Amino acid sequence: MTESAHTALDLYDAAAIERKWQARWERDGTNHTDVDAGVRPYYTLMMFPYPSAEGLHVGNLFAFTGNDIHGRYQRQHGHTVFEPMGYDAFGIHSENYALKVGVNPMELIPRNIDNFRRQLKRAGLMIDWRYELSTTDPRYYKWTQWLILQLYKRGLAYKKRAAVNWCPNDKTVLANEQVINGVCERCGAKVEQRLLEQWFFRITDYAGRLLENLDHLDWSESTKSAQRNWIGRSEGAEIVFRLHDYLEFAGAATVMRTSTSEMSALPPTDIRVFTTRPDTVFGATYLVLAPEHPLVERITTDEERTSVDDYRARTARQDLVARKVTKEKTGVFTGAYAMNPANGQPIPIWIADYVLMEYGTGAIMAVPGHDERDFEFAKTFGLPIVRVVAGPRENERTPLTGAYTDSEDPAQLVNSGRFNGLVVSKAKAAIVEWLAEHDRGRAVVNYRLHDWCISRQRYWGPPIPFIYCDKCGVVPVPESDLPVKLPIVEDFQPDDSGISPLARVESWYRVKCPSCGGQGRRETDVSDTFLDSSWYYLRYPSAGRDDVAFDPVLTDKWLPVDSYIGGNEHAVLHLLYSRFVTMVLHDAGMLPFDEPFVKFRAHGTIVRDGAKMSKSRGNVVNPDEYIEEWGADAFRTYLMFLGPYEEGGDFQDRGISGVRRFLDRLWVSALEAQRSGAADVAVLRKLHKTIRKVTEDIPKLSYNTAIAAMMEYMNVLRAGERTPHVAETEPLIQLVAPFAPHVAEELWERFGHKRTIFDCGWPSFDPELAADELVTMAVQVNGKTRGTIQVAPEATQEDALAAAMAELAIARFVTADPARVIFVKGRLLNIVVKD
RNA sequence: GCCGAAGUGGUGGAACUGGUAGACGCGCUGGCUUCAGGAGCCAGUGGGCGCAAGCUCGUGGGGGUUCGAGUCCCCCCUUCGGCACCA
Repeated sequence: MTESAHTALDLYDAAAIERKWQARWERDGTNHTDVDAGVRPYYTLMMFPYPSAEGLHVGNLFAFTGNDIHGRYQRQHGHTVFEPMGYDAFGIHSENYALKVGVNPMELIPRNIDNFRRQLKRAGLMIDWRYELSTTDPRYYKWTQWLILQLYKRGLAYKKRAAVNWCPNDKTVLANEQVINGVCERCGAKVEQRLLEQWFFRITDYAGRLLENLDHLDWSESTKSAQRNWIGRSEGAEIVFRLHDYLEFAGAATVMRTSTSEMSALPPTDIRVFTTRPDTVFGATYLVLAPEHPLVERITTDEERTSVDDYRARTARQDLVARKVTKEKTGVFTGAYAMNPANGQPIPIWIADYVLMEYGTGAIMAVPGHDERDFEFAKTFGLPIVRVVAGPRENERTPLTGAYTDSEDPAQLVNSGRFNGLVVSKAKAAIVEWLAEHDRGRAVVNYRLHDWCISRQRYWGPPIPFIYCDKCGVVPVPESDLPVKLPIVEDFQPDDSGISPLARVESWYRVKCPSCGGQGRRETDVSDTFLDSSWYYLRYPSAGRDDVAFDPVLTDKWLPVDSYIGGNEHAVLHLLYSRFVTMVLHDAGMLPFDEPFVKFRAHGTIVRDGAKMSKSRGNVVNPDEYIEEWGADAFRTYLMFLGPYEEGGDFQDRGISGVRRFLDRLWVSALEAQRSGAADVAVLRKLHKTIRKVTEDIPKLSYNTAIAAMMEYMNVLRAGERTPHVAETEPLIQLVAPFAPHVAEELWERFGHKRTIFDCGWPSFDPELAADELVTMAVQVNGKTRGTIQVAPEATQEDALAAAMAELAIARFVTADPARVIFVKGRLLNIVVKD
């Protein structure tokens, strides 16, 4: 090391360098994106954060840094990169915090945002701050409200009184996606069922398309799989069971061929059930309706009325936890009977809470012989169990000790009349066809996905833009009147009424009906935060435009998003809603594409010292402290080095020093680099291998191995305390730039460059230099490695064999003539000797 | 229960389409340098046996395919994530 490297001036002072370059970037507009004229647009997006009072979480920074590296790399490859940032600042999270500290979120949020912006700037992200947005800005939520109106126009937004998930703690409705194991995902309170008037989006209309498109998306497999599970497609059949007065028909061998007119002595009441096993219809020995099924009222007999009413009252009050935890079967008989359309047998109709009103038709045909839940129920209440499917070593009389649910090929039908002997797969189709001929069934596809409830009885969100008028009914707010501004409300504490705090602000909600001019009343619910985030990526290029939600020309140029990186916790919430909204706008002719994110990668999560970070554990990493101590460049690079990006990893305080040491050595190498003389060919070979490796790894998000490759090169560059050459050092600075942008800029400038390193291209590698001069081949005898040989990469089997036999250490294992030789060029030679 | 991901040194993690397991970093050991160091540099570092050359075992467990298996196939165990009375 030369003495000059020790002078104060030339110390690697990360803080000073980072301050200098952040100011420089701001002054020069280095991170500005020319959205109108920029060529080769590349839109790289990070999931915008919720600006919490605690400030930026290391997880946020992990996500953003990964995205930033990708963006900077694309820019070095000549793209005009757009890397915007915004804040998802509406919602219960912010509101609850505001309530806790007793400050209106309208005051609180801007403060949090200022803090976030400060922290984000310190991290050295390549963000064009001119396009920053916040979902709480009336200029943003004006268009969120506009979006609601677009869905309404297309019949995709509707209001209904429905049983919804009610969080008694947050005092609001939750979307299904926000209920985890029966508790509120936010506060953990047991979620209750409530009947409220709510606004819904008809996302179920898009279930099929949302599912099918997944096959063509370049997304993390785990995310696609989560969406598939969530959408939950089931193929099956709807089967009609006709209601009958059992007493009248008891004993009469009524079968399906009985004409409809003969059977309709009583008003025919069809009970439609959904099943994925239409092949088992002959084994349906009773029906079960969900307790809240609308037909229950009508079919219940006077004798059973009391017990049915009791049961319905009991299950209605039950919270979801109780329902899910105790899988014990309960239910009551309605007194009514239906006719099994396959065999004409009268079968009793029960109600039970194991049947869910929200799925299928809210009614099932129970086949206890072949469904575990039905079996359990039948056992509990002594209902008949009939075998209609038999396995390979069974027949129609083999007793059932439990439900036989196997439907794989040898399983075939028994006790099923003309369908006996058919394998299950064939029987399904045949029975559905037969039922369809008699108008008693049809093939249907069912989805688990529910419509999206967007109403929230809270304060901190965009008011849903409708007005209720006694004369005109529901009237959408005219688009020209948007935004419907959220008023400043002193008391925004929600209560148990199920009515939003906005309903207390009479001056706000009393308005003229836009249609008739009479007295009207605003909708007082606000919309779900997930609606805000379902379209923000469309807004960024047009942020600041007040005339449109998203400019068609800019949208065409920048969207869909080229690369989206975010957490998998949004696999079924944000990422599904965004796809839905994009599809709707596409169908409305407003977007030329119907998927918003061409490529999505779920990043991993960071734990610390093997444990999840949490305030109570006291192991939360505060980015500010680490940036203070090690510099943003070292912190960024360490975050990317601690594990595979898509898996996350373990943050260990000690680990960061290794990365900082690497940057220190880079610094010294660059300052010492010689201009005179020639570069070392062996070092250049390693350099070109490194360029190749880093160039390939960054697009794959294999950041940890890219950094490892650069460290490896550093070890070669400085081996034996040699003084590196400029030609050996300069390209390395370019490789490091996406990870450690400040120090790279500084060194780049010291190398005499005038423009930002990010506009000076990416080093290319010379394949010939990157290739090895000599390769080390493993030599095995009978599959055991006995030594290595150095040969030219293109050495033939004969060359390699000769070289191997020349090595005594190897040759001594070759005790006879080789029976076989396996040769993998440049890699391995295996001499097989028979003994 | 269903779906997805994953089990590799003391530790975080590498390993291309089956081809020298443990790259790179942390830690540790020894040495050099230093007034000093939570600094820098050099060397070593999977286990066992051996003075050594070397031998041998080794990627959660058990089988298998192969000249050759961390990687492929079958069975099992464990961890993490998602869904879950979804008919």
